[in-house]
Amino acid sequence: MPCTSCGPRSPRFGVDYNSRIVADYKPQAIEKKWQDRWRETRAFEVTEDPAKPKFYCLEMFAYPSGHAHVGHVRNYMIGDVVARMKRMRGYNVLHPFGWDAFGLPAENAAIKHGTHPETWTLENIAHMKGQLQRIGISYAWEREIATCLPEYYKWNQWVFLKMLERDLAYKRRSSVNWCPSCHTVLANEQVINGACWRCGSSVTPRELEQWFFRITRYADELLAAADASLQGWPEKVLTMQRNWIGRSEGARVKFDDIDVFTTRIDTIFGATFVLLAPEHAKVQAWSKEDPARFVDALKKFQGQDRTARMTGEVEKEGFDTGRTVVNPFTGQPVPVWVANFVLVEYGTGAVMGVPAHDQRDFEFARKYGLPVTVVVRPVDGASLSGDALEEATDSDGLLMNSGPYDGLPSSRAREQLTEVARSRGVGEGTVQYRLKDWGISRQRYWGTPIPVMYCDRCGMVPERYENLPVLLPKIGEFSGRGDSPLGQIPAFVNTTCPTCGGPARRETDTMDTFVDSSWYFLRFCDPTNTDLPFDPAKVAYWGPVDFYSGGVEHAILHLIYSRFFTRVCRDLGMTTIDEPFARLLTQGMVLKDGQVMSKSKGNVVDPDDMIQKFGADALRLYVMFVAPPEKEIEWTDAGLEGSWRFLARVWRLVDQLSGTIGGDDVPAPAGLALDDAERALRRKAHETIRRVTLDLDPRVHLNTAVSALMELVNELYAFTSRASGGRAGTDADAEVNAGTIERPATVAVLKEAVEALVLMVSPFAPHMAEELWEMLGHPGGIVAAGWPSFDPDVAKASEIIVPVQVNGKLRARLTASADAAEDQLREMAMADPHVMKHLEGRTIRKVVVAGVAGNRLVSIVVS
RNA sequence: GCCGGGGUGGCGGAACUGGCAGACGCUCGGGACUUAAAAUCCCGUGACCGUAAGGUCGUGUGGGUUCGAUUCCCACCCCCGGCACCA
Repeated sequence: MPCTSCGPRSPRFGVDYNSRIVADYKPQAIEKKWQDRWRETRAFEVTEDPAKPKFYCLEMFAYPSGHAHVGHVRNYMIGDVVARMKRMRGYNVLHPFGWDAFGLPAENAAIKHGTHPETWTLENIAHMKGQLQRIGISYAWEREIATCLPEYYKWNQWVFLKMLERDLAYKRRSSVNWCPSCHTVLANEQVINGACWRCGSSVTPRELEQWFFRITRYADELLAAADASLQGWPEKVLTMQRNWIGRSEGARVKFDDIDVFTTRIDTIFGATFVLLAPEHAKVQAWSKEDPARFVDALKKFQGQDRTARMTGEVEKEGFDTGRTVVNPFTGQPVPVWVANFVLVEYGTGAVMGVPAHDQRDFEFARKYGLPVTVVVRPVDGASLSGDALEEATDSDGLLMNSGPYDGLPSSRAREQLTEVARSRGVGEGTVQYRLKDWGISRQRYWGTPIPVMYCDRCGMVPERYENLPVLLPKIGEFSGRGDSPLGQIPAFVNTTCPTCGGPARRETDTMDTFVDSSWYFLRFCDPTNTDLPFDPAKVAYWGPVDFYSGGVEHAILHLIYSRFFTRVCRDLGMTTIDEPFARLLTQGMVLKDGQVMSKSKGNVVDPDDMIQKFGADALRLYVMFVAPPEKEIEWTDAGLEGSWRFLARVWRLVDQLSGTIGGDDVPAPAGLALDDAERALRRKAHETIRRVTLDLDPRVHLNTAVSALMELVNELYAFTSRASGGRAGTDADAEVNAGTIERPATVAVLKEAVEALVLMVSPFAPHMAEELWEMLGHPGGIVAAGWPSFDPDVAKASEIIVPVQVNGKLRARLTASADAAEDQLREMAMADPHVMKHLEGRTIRKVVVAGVAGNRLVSIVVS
């Protein structure tokens, strides 16, 4: 039967793939057709429309590394299902994409292959953009941004200057994490177990003048909001952020002129020594006065690998400084030691040693014979003797050996002792964070120039706003040697001071690329603005991002920086939102042969190869179906083929029925008299709409949504087979079978179910769905058709299966009316022969009819 | 050590608020169609006993609550992820 919209049917001919003959579902041609149409009609372009609810759907933008593999594109597929579904549900959907285009690999490629980082980057972008278009991701490409372009990084510089004005950006000399292989400084967030996050080299400390962003000013707020307003985030990510911010409440206490930080001031009567970090200022000073005692001992610690010291692999060691200080609570002098395990960068770089109640202090005291005093006893245990201690007891309890505070519970004691310390002027309550300010200086070329200069007369001078952007100069050669490539370009370095007109030298460091990605989602709201980073009104319309998805590896880097930047923008008066991402989904990786895909392992799956064989729709469907989006998946070709099979099944079904149900004169099934089979199919269709709708929104259970669609297709095959008195879907018989379906009610029910199916499949397999929708005689397209709705009454079953348990074991299944009364069910259960068998000779103790209408159960207890 | 998430067939995974465990798919097996194969369509596929009807066991382990537990509680084992001499 000819298709009503495209004329006579194309003859069936085989497409050879993997030496098989494919009947008539030919994804390649269809996909090309629709991708061209989407591009030509700018189908996914949007503008602010106050009349419609907005939905901002975003996937983490991509580093243009070259070729995207299936693991990379899974994320975009997930976002695309959400975006397409939301569009159909009537939302004004912003779904943009761009490129995190600055960064080290471009520079390394330039060094290795002699190309320019810009050339390398732009070529990669072009290729990857093509890949994404071939997958059919519905991006608003007019909004595409690349962070390496001056139109973008100008605004990094602009925000930097604003932050400078507000003392949120500052420069200081400090010991930083230096990666000897990448020739640059790393932020704390970029150091994993003492190694570079990118290349894995062991990081070494270095003293450098560095630019920092004062993220610590927002530590409290970032932490509080993680608890209060990020319900749409995975617990895993919130935990990681909480750990990273690392708030601990405690007190600073003066042991004479040494300030210690402690969270356990309740144990201060047991503080029998004080420990200083080797880098502590006091130790440095004493070392100068008394080299004999200090220098050799300190040298030993300096020689210890920083990585090993940080991970605790090095044995706890120390030495006596020969000095004593007075414990302000006991009034007793205690010795001051230097210890290699005390960190200068945390707290005050000095701690009180309480060996009875801290495992490290305990080990240290044992090793050097320092006294141990127990000052906390368990609430319900006998008091402990100091001599018999096998290990430190670090839990709370009741105070002992603590003078007037004996018997106080630890928590009360902490409050009281802190207050006493404050009133006596020997301490105060304080909060410490693990989070440190964000070091953003990088001694590399391919990044945003930091827009300041140094004038001999005026000192550090910010570049004027009207002179932005400070352009990144072109460099011809990349040697990879030298600390700061920009420093070797006199034309860049030498400039004029905007304040005094005298000679000045530009800052030659560039910004960490995480600056670029900390606000790009705001730029997408207004990507071509030449006056501001973005128009506040546009961000007010689109923000925050409603659905954000990306890899969990960004849980503390990008995702904490973005939260910080959003607050900075808020405090600059540019937006009113606090949190950038309302809902976060961290998608799982795609493994092949049990391992993460990587070029070096040779186990990458190129989406283009799969598209060539099975089409983009099958690829998308497979990746969505095989596991929940958060879980990692193991790639199998057989699974992809299964998804292809499902699409081909849908194709044949619609193709064969299009002549029967494609006409304009088919009535809606609502008012028609239906037979049992028709009613059952209609129920299945409505139930499927209900399930799929809820699985996609608000849940994002894409895999179970696909399962539900598969069930509906199975049901449709069984139905058409019965309705036509033969077998539908069989190639040879298809047209005949479809042609025999004539009963109007049957046609009406089929039309409703098949159309809903095509619409619901469309977020997963958009090309095929558009083609089928057109084939069914709807020239307006899927989005215009909208998401199908369901009638809860139709979705509800009229007859239900009621399981009957006897002593907890399933003994029978009753078929009953959905609204059967309890008594009725009880009687039916007792009358069932299988049940009666198990009741014989027993006494009935109890009969429970459980559940609500539509989901009942009878439970009988006998003895 | 602390924190978070998990443990369900041969495999990937379902199971909404305590109510039929194993949906859907993969794999494998059988049948229909075909001269034949492929494709397609249909059926079966947790283990054990049984010709069958049916029965017993079964969601990491051991207990508990309940008419009823993959789901709740207690104890433990294992796996994955994060943080980690942070005082």
